[in-house]
Amino acid sequence: MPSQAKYKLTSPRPRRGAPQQTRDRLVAAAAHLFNRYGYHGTDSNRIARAAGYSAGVFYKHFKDKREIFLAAYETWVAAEWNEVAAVLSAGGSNRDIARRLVALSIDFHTRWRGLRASLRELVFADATVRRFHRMQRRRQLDLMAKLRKTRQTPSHRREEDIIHLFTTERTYDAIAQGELRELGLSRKFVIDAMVQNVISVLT
Amino acid sequence: MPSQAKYKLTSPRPRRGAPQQTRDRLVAAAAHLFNRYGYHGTDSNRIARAAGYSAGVFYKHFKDKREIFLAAYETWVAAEWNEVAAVLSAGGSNRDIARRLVALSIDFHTRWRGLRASLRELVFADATVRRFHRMQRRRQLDLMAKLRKTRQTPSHRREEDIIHLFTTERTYDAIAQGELRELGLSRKFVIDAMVQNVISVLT
Amino acid sequence: MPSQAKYKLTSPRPRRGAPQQTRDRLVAAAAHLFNRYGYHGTDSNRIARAAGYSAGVFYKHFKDKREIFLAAYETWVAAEWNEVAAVLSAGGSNRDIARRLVALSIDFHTRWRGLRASLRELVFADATVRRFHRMQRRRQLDLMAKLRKTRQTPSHRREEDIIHLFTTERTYDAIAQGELRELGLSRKFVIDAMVQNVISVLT
Amino acid sequence: MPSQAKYKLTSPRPRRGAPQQTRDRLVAAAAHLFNRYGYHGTDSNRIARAAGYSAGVFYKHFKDKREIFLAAYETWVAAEWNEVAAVLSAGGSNRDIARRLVALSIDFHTRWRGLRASLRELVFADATVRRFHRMQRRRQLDLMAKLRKTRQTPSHRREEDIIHLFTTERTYDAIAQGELRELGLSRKFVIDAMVQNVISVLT
DNA sequence: CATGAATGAGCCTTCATTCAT
DNA sequence: AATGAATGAAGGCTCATTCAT
Repeated sequence: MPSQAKYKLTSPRPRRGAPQQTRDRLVAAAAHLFNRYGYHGTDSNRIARAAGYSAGVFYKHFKDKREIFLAAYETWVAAEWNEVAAVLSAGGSNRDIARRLVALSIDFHTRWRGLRASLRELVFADATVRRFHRMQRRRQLDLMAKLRKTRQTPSHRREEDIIHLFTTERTYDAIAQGELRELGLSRKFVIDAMVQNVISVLT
Repeated sequence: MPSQAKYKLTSPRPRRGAPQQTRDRLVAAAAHLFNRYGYHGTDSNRIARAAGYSAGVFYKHFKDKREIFLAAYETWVAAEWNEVAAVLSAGGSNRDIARRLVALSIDFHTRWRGLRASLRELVFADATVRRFHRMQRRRQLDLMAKLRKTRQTPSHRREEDIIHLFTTERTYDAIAQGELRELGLSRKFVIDAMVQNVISVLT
Repeated sequence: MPSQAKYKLTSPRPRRGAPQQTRDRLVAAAAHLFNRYGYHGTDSNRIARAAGYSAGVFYKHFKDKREIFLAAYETWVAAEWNEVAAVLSAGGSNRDIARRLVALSIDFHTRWRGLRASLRELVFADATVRRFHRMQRRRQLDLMAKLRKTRQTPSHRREEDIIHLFTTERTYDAIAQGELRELGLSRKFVIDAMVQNVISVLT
Repeated sequence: MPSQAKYKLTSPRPRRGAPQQTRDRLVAAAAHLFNRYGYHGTDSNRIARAAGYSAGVFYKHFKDKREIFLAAYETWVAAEWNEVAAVLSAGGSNRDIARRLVALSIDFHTRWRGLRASLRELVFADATVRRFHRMQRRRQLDLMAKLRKTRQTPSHRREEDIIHLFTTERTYDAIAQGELRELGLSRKFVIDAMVQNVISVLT
């Protein structure tokens, strides 16, 4: 874990805004801290402080840390879905689309890497997170099935799709966490392989 | 996480044994508890108790909790290497070898799933764990390269190999954590795909 | 304490009423909640909400939580005095008067039992509450002395009177809190004894 | 509440004693603090500190503050029973016995007055405390019944006995809390009345 | 007059770790 | 080598109270 330098306020003391704004700021701060220190390395007081609030505000918006984790997770997932949809509807060659999708995913996995680093354990240890995660998976698989129908790709089994998801997801995580770099492997090569992988889903 | 039922002593209080035996018992107990409750859901006193010792003994054998995690990790990895080597040297058709390797890996990933569930976060948050993990990766890649040389498989780039590792590892984890079952997907189909995957490395 | 069911608004949000009305509503809500959850089990925000106001209004009318407790206490005491006076001036046989006084007291002690349950501790811990309580006692003793003069009852020492007060007060509390019922004792018998007790003061 | 002067260690840092001793020290410290600051004015960390320990030790012995309250209550009650039994078996004239019983009770009510000041609210708010309190009452009533049998006192109803208990208990509390003094009433007179009261139970 | 978001001190609780025995 | 009582920092969470609107 990076040395826990004293966090500082990120915004110039908001005070008395709309609740939604407060909540959003908290989620943003949480994502930031989760990404720096991990889920277990981040405490709720610190989240509130980093969002520019005092400790107590946290519990006005979230029952506990898990809840803000889920909120952050949800935010990330929703944003990713939107951007994926945008890329898909923007059109272009399959290769272009695939490239954009891969870039986008790596971007998201990087942006949320701390949260993702904690995700597996939480999915294991916490039934609610697990449920959310499974739901998310189902949506991914459904999207892929729908995509195939739309594009008249030769139909695949959901099992093949999930293997695709496993592969890309784990790879994006590794890239986001610097694993390739540390092993002296070519990021470009791996990304190209992922692009190829995605193309095969689109085709 | 399974509801935290009170753990019970696994052994009838083994006083003054050989240090190595004590250490082994502690590691075994730690592995057991990590797998049930995750790294953060397991406390060091509990590990000692579960191994049949008092709380203090823990720190006679391990500098801190992380160290026993690493010890457990190491144990697991060493055991897996041994068994992989055994399978490889036992011979048989590529398909047979691949099948055995996949079965073996799933077995290991299942046996250590709680520890694995915590692994990603620890790799992220803890430089020592990260170092150990990267070393492990290098060994895996090295083994694959060596395997190819031995078997005169067409040479691959390490990047291809790591994608293979990402794919199988993430898939085995999912199987171990029951993700396929919960999604109603065919375990057999996915396993066959992994076997195919491994065959392509062996060929 | 009854399980803390979510309180609900008692009135349909009375905006901008007369200050006195607001204050009265707050005191009524406080009494209600104190009686259900006790002083320490009731928070000031909740009082305001239960009265149909927002949290902030509370401190426009009361310096702190203790003050509303005292206000409720005062309300109760004033009401009880009035009714006692009414009973005394209504006349009737001593037995009738005594009966009505006992019934009335039990009624009050029941109506304010949550507040009374907290009273002793507050009298102990808070000098202002203590002062108010002592003043109250003095008035009770004065009333009894005056009563004796009016009725030409053989004069008693204040010490005897306070023992009478202790006895009845503690007994009414016990009745209000269900202690007799839980011990399988006859409420009627005890009440009759209290009536006898009161008669002896009146005679 | 008396102004919260910083508590200081009462004993010269015990460290590593027998658990029972630690527990006893904690209960003693709790009683001391409850008596000074009341139940709600005392926190578990402070209890541990006052007993000469660090904060964590508290939860090795008690689940929560209520539990140590009950333990203190139990200690007090047990001690009082013992001393009452000693007085009763020591013999002497009824008046002597009564005097000693009253002195003893006042002593106990004084020694535990902070705890007693909180008792009513806890009996109201906490089912476990209530249960303990009721059990205690039953034992008191049983003792009185037995006493009457032994001494061939004219048999009374339990209802009469409980009124006696209410009277004396409330009076002793008032004395312990200084209520008589503050009202300028004669302690001696009231105590004599209580002695008379007790004699009537013994006769 | 009323709102309700925000404050922040402080209590409760856990647990990795130490150390006297 | 083992014991297990004790430590104490760190977090979780609540709630009386304030204040900008």
